[in-house]
Formats: sequence, structure tokens, C-alpha cells
Amino acid sequence: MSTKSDATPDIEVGQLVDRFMRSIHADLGRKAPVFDKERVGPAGGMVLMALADQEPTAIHELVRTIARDKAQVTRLLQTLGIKGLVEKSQSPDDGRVCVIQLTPTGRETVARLRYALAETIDDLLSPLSGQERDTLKALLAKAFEK
Amino acid sequence: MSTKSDATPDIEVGQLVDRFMRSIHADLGRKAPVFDKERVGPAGGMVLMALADQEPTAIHELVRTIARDKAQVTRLLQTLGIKGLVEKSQSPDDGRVCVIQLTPTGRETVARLRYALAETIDDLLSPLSGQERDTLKALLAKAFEK
DNA sequence: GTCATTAGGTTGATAAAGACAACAAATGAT
DNA sequence: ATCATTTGTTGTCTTTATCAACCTAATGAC
Repeated sequence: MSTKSDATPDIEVGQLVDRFMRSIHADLGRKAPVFDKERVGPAGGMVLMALADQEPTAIHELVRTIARDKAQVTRLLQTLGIKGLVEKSQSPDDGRVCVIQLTPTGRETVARLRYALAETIDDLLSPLSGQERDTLKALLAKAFEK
Repeated sequence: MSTKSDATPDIEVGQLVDRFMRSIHADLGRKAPVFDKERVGPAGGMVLMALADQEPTAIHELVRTIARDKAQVTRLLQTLGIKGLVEKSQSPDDGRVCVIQLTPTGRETVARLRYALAETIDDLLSPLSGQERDTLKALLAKAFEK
């Protein structure tokens, strides 16, 4: 069966996802002055939010879930640490791994970021019905949960 | 106002989309040496593929559809022009607008890019059934078609 | 018509993000 | 003990992104 959908779809999914991400980015950028008081930026925000979902966690775990370069993650965490949003400690089990967790301030920041993001996405997905949105979320989750 | 589905989903859509995009990026990066002979890079590739979908087109249209900064688009087009993948001409109707179109070489490049992208996405979406994939594509298209 | 305003593109300067190799330290395997 | 792996950090370089200034062509007011 499989009328193989590899008969390239008229509109590429990749482009759509790119545009999705980029629209989120742009919209958040516009609103950033309002909610991004610590100036964590898009990348920092993603780190924080990922962290909130799997806290506390080792850096290499974080690297895996957000799919960024480990060097990049190290530096993002450094600046987040300087701003007092995350804390680093050494794992008792393994002297190599660093355990990262949010500070109270970090948690507040995450709350603001989450709200702004949800708002933006809600907006972008407004052409879809509530049910369609839920479907979309479910599909993404199914495809990409760890 | 919405029966807010802002009862935050356990995994944020934004993070999922980010991860989606980033996984595509990473996978394509890995395969790039094979198919990206002109070294257009991820951004250049997106421009080319968008172009293929709406050719010929003015720069500001392109800017709208790929949601990137216009300065950035100008420069991307410059380097694509140098590589002989796109051509620029002036609109007869409006002396301000530049009309962009692919060269034959550009079209070949697009074909390769499309194939690689489709392959990658197919791979990433493998946890989904064929029908689910189609649904996902349709939803994205509905939300983001121009 | 003249003039101000807007829209489309380009350029410049600067910042952020990403890629990649080299490295130290801790661990694990043998 | 030795050697290979894993984890995280640093250095360096390229790519993208951002933002303002600027030029030219078009538009609209008058």
C-alpha cells in the first residue's frame, strides 16, 4: 500500500517545520523585552525549559535531549550560571559528570518563558481547531519523545 | 479564549519543534558532504527549496515565506548567485523589486536537497505510521501555508 | 508638478550560535 | 598498570542573526 508518500509532497515538511520554528523565534524575539528579563536568549531559554522537564540532569543528558553541541551547552550553562538561573554540582557517583539544576530564580524564569512560548504557539496554530492542535502535539510527541 | 489547552502539555510543542528542526539539521549535516556539493549550507538550502516552490519570486516574498531577515536573504542570494544557482533580474512592473529564479544548476541542486531532506524526515518520522505522517504534514501545511 | 512618505533592497557593524578539534580528568576494561 | 572511553571544558573559526543606516523607486497628498 504505501502509495509511498516519498512521492515528494508538494510542500516540504522540512520547510514547514523550519518556518514554524522560525516564526516562533521571531514572535518571541518581538516580545522578548517584556518577558526575557534575564536576557537568556532563545538558546538559553531552550536549555532552561528542557532542564525544567528533566531536573536535575547531567550535561550529556541535556545535550542529548536538546540536540545541541556539547561545547555549546557548556557555555550556555556557564552564562545561565552567572545569571544565577542554574546551579552545577558534581555527581557523587561519577566524578566526571556535572549535575545541573534550576535555582528558584531559574524556575521563575522558566514559568515566564513557558507562558510566552505557549502564547506564541497558540497564536501560530490559530488556523487549526483545538482538536487539530492536540493531534499535532500528540504526533510530534510520539515522533520525538526520547 | 479558548479552552486553553494551555494546561501545559507535559512536553512543550516548542521544544518538540526545536528538536525536530535540530534533528533534521544534524542528520543533514552528517550527510552534507555527499549531497551538498555546492556547499550552500542549511540556510542556503532552505532558500533554494523555497524558491523552487514559488519561482520566480521577489525577494520580499521570499523573506516572508522563509521568515528570515531580509538582510540575511540578500546575502544568501548573493552567495547563491556567485555559485551560479540563482539569477537576479529587475521586475519590469516595479523598479524596486528583484525577481529571483533558479538556474538549471540550481534546479539540479534543489533536486538533490529535496531528496536528502525527504529521506531524513522519513527517517525521523519513522515512529509514525504512514497515515500519521500524512496527518502531520497536512496540519503543518494548514497552519503555515502562505 | 513638488514634497514627504513608504516599500524594496543593500550594506555595515556587531552579536549570537554552531562546528570541530584538542584536552584533562574520571572511569572501565583487561 | 595500561589503554581506551566517557564527560566536560576550552580554543578557534565559520555561519547565522540582528539592527540600524542608507539608497532608490514608487506612492500619495497637496
